[in-house]
Amino acid sequence: MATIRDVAKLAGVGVGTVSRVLSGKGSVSSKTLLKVNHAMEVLSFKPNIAARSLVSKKINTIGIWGTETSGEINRNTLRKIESELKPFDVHLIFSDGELNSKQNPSAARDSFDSLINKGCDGIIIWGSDLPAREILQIENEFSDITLLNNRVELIDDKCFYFDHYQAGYVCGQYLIDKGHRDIACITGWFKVYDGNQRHQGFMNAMNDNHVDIPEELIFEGDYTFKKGYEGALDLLKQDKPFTALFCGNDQSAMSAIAAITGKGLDVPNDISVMGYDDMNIATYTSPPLTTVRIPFNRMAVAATRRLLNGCYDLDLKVDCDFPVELIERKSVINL
Amino acid sequence: MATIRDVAKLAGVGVGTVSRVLSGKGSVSSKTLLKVNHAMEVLSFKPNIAARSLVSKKINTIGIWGTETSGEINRNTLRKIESELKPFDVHLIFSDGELNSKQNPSAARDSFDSLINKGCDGIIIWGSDLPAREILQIENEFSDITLLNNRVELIDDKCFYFDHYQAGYVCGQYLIDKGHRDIACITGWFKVYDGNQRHQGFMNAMNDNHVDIPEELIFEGDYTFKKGYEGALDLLKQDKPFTALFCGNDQSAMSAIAAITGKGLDVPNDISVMGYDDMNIATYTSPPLTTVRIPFNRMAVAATRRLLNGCYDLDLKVDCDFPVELIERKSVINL
DNA sequence: GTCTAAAATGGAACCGGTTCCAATGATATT
DNA sequence: AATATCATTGGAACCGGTTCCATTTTAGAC
Repeated sequence: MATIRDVAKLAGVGVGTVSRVLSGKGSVSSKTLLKVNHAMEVLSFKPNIAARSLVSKKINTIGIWGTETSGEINRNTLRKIESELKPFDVHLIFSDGELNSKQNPSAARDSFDSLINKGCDGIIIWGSDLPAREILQIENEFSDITLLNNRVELIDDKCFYFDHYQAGYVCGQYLIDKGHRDIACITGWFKVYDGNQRHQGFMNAMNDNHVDIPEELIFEGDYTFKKGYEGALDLLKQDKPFTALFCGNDQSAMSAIAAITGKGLDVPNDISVMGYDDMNIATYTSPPLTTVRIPFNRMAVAATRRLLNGCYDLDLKVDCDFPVELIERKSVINL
Repeated sequence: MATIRDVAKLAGVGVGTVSRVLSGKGSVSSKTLLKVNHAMEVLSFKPNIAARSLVSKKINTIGIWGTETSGEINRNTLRKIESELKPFDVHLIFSDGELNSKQNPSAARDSFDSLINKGCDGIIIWGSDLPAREILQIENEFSDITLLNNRVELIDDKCFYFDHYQAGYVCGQYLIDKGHRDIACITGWFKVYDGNQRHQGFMNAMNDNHVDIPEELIFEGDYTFKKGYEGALDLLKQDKPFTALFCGNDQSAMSAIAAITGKGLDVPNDISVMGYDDMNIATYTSPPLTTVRIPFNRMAVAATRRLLNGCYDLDLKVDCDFPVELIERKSVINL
């Protein structure tokens, strides 16, 4: 591998000049520019990233951490984040919480520390798997973080979250507007910020419309296919008929539909089912899923830009408008 | 940030000694060890990755490239790869082909080069988006690569692929064993190694059993929900009734089922549908999907270990046994 | 107590960039 | 022609680790 000194020698200039050509900063005469570029070409010179990082104290890499880095929606969002980073030649590394964080908080912290040890310039923390206390501590000793889909007071400017309360409310109101009064739900994960919020929003919509949901018709899920399936079976076993089912996400809605159909009932004619997320597949389920679209991509872009601004002293525009959008398909009928 | 010299000074030793403690190589007396560890603790010393890389010529990062880094199955596999890397403190960076490679081959190559420029120690190329010629050239000037789910002669030892031909054959034979003779298919992407292979395997099973599939009942898909849906509608429009439908992957199978159901037909009673991949959701569709499980995780582990061995001079065991497994659920009936 | 081999240690040199300053050269001004 | 100003340039010093070698210390053998 050719070094900057090899280039300098071949071009008959000093290393400083080569460095100036490389960075485009400082002035270089057009004659020298030509010589240097030619020498770089001949030697097929590639600057050594490590040497550069050693001086600049930047490794041009940001990390992303959190259980929510799985699943289809999230994968799309990761891609979006990558494309935001690409113009600045910044790369993304993952450290995936999901495998361990739910069961094992110290492993979660370990996988987080592996990002810090790697020396990432900044970290996006996705979701609410780390307790606020710990996040604040991290923010303290390692300031360049942003939170995605989580909210921690005191560092609100670094948090990019969606109003899941309102979205939950919209879902509840929608089912009621459609004439449903006997309603069940398979919730998300209560321990998690957004699961909690959306359930509260939904329940408040019920309250405001004087609709009462009996305890037995609330099944605590965890967003997985498995729990959606089991949840639906459980709800059907209760002695409380219902005409609509609100699910914490599309995955559980889809598997709930499978369970309901498996029992010989029809969706939506016997039971309407509403999802939450709007995955790609939601258009192609049977029936196509009525759901709510969360602007994860917009949120992710905002979080990423905020982080880039912080890490690399940039001034990118950060758009913080995250509208809810209800997507009507065929899984909910008018009673 | 404390440096190794700060630690040395505080501990009253030379920098060489601190380095020896850090690496665990070379001999250090237990007394000195204690002093140094204490000093590192006090200063909360963290070695600078860039400085280390500058000397070692390793950045402890490997890249992964390819359109197939999307989707659910693949996300699981990525996770598996990460967990293989973690013990060696190696990180994974992505450069995602999908956004551009299908339409725009030069952008594909660009995103690949961004991995090389980053200075990855090695690269996993997933899928067959780059032409063999280009892969060979890359292998030549940047030797540490492995191929996942693709095969290129001349570097067969670096290729980890599955026998999609045989798996396709198994699928075909299975439908025939179940008594089906009027069979349609929505294929995968022919341009891609595995899509091609599996279709040929399937067709040869047909041939060997003297079953003829008319041209009109072969729809060329591309693995997406969209094409699965459209494909099923297209096949139903033809004037050729069929009792079974073989799909190139689970995604198209799922959306094909939605399309068939939408037309008032029943799966599996009117038409049996067979998938390929065994995604998580396949258990929870209605009906649950009969499909074939591809041992992507095993393949990925093998490819990763092979790469680690090459990059870091390790000697990990590479297991190259990739068995097919047919998963019988409810979407195919005995005629 | 002496000698020898092995263990332990300090520190200079190095990895390959960037930065900064002093020196040189070119152009404009009077 | 002399001087001021500014563009251009070379190269030493530096970033923070690792490596290697010369030197010192220790342990073991007699």
